[in-house]
Amino acid sequence: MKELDKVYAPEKIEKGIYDYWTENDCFRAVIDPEKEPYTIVIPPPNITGQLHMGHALDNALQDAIIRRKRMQGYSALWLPGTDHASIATEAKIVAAMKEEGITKEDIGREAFLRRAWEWKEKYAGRIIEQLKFIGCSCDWSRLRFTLDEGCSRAVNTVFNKYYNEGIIYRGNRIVNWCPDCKTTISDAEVDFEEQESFLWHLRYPLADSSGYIELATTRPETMLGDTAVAVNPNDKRYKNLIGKTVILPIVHREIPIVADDYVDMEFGTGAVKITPAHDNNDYEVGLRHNLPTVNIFTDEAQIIDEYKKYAGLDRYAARKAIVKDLDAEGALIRTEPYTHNVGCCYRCGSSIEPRISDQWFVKMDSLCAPALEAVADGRTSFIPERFAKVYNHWLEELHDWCISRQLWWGHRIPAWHCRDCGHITVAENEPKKCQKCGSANIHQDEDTLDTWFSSALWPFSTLGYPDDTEDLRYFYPTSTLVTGYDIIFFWVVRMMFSGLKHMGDVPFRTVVIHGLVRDALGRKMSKSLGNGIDPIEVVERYGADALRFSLINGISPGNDILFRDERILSSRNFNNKIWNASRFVLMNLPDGYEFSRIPDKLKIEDKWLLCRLNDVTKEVNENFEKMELGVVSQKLYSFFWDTYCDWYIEIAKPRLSSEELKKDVLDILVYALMQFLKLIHPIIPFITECIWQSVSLSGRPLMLEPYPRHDEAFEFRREERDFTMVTEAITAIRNIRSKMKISPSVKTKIYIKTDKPDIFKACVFMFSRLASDLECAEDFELGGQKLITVVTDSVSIFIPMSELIDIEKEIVRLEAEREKVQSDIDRLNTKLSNVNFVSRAPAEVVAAEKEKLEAALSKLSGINGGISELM
RNA sequence: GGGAGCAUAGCUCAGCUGGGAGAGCACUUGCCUUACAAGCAAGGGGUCACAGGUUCGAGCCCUGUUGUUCCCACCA
Repeated sequence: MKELDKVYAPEKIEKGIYDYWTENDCFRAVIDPEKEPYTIVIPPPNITGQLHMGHALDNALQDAIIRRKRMQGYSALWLPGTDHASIATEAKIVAAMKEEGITKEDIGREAFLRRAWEWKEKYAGRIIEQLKFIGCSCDWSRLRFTLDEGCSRAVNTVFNKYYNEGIIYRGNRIVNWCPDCKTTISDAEVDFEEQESFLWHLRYPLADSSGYIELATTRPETMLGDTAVAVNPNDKRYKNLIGKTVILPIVHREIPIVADDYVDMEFGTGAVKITPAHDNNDYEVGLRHNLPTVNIFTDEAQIIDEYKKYAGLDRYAARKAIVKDLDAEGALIRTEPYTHNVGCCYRCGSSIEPRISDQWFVKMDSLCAPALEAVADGRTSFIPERFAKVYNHWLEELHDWCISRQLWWGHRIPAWHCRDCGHITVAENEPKKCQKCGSANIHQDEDTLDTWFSSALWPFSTLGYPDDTEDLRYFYPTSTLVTGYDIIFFWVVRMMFSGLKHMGDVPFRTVVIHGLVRDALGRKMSKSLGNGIDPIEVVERYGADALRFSLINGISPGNDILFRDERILSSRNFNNKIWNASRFVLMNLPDGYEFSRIPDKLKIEDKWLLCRLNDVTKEVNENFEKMELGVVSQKLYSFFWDTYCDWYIEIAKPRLSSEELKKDVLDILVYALMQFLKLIHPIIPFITECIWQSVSLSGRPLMLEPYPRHDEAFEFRREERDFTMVTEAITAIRNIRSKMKISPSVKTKIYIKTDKPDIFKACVFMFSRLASDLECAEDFELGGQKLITVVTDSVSIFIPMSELIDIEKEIVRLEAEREKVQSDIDRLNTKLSNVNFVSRAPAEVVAAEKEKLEAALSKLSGINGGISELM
């Protein structure tokens, strides 16, 4: 038996424990037809950096879930991996190269990708180490990466399948363009940010010189690309202008005035300049009215060479210059301050420049409906349920998904362009020649795929898809996905329609949504605010168990949590408590002690403990199933600290000093400790495993022990209630002693008037610190003594304290007490004499109220007795 | 403009299918007691945002109001 160090030092035990699990091959999931599978695929962390608090929460939850399932005997697979995170990683590498003074164009695609893979080796490795550091029980033999060979094959297969079905198509359309990342991004990747700017009111002259039309814009520079002015068809002010033309200032191009419902008559002047090439809404208007598109920007959002005067100016410089020229031409009426939302790149923050270009798209209509149905009919459910609304909302609104990115780090699009005939050949593997003209003069599309295209396949690409592997057949569909609400529309939605489309079944049965980890002030942790708390530092200081417990204890599904110091301290203190209580039990064990079974003869306090332990076991299991891990940890916390330590261990001490009584009480202490360690192991795996190795002689790891279940044999309901009378009596005595300022060293005689004296007689030793002598009976002749009286729901307690009592004060105290009890009695009487209550409330509620009344009545008579003794 | 969450002790939050409110931290008092002062014992502290309604009974269900946070949409 290994002894526990006197001081709980998590940093000394955790590494060794993780190695112990690895050496014993505890993490590997084995396909076993006899067992039921339970699968979780990790939301693969990006390789852009290191583990943050959000990951710590996400993975602490997954680990707790999978550890319990493993202990319950499932073939439990937690499949780990990392995400190449195309745009985010590429941006990081480009930034790092900038430090060296080089650009990706300088070194070329191939050399860039070599760098990227080096980056991946370094950062993916670090993330994995950090997952191990916090105790994650992933099956590392199945580790995957979104850009590994298998996942890439899955991507190509899916791309081809979509393409052949016409779901993937190439189109020339308006897309979100980030001029800094120099790539398109999807709608989901655009963040809107409120910015203070101006509204410029302009005046475009009518071509027939009959006047002007006035309009307002936030982007005057785009006027170079205007191809119309639009008004609302119902707008009386402009009715006679529809169909006329205006002369665009500066460029002096003649453009039409069109009527379109999109225009809001109330806003501005009710007339809008239309720039189909640089605005999403204008693009739609342009389509409806067959307007030409005029591009004015380069890739970097600088004015193109055609506009000599402005060529090479970026959008903001061009804006200044053009406003000045508009003013000079008399086209600028006025400028007013204006606050509006601007679409920004979610990665680099630059303003998005909508632009028209050739891109690849996924047509969403046929994919959305099955994904909506799967949640509507319950094949996949959300916890908490309300997040299904977020999910539905997204699927109902989805536009076609632009999947091509002008980046190098990612899955290159499996399409080859023919230089001779222009045909595009889409294939899973590189073709030798053009499918159409047979020319060998072909080259692969330069673009890569949106990073979410591969993540969408994660639940099955990681299990072997497109091959029909054993893993895929056994572990798919996965059981549970655990992720934050901020990622439902990026990822959950896409995995759902992909799984349904390519596997014919949902990717997971349950989606567990958790909140965000915020700082102590409730702010989102972010690099720019510098308010992030590094989970690794927390582990180094307080241990992984303390980190995990503080992330789980008391949280409720879907709600954000504030990470504050007191949280982590309270968790660390709890672990310390477990450590010391275990140490206490261990130091009492005789050499060679081994737990075999619970003693046959149980004392009342033993049954009380076992009954409560059994209750907790039930509650823990129920709440685990509901994914209420915050409740699980709270129940275990209070069982261990209040019930096991503060009551049972204290009560056990006298028995431990008796050679005769020691064996039985030790068995109970050890049994309850072992059950507790098993119950809480999924949440705090290191400390529990460490203690287990000292308590258990089985030689097996705790993490593979069977998880405790509720057991009818421990339903000691009567003893549980009876013993509660004793603990209540003890608390009442301590309370009055404290109130009366009786020194802890003073012991007194105590009388307990109870209708169950035998129970108290069996518990006399528990009063030894308080009582010099304890008498228990159904009634007493106390004639003439000066007594302090205390009553509980079930007993009256009398303490003779002649020299300490101020009789007058004591009578006042008791009378106040009596008043309180009397008002309870009145309330209960009113309730119980209410015919409606008695007839309509459930029988057990009525019975409970009657019991309360009885307790109150007995209290009252106790108080009256006490008062009359003093008179 | 649409949707969602939250509002409970000084602070941060739990609170189940409706049956007289809990935790952690903080606070007060007393304790080095057979592990643990990172501890033990006892205690104080709440008009459950507001107004209606349903019900024998509402922190919980319904309607509305206020405050607050977030998501979506993106009217130039």
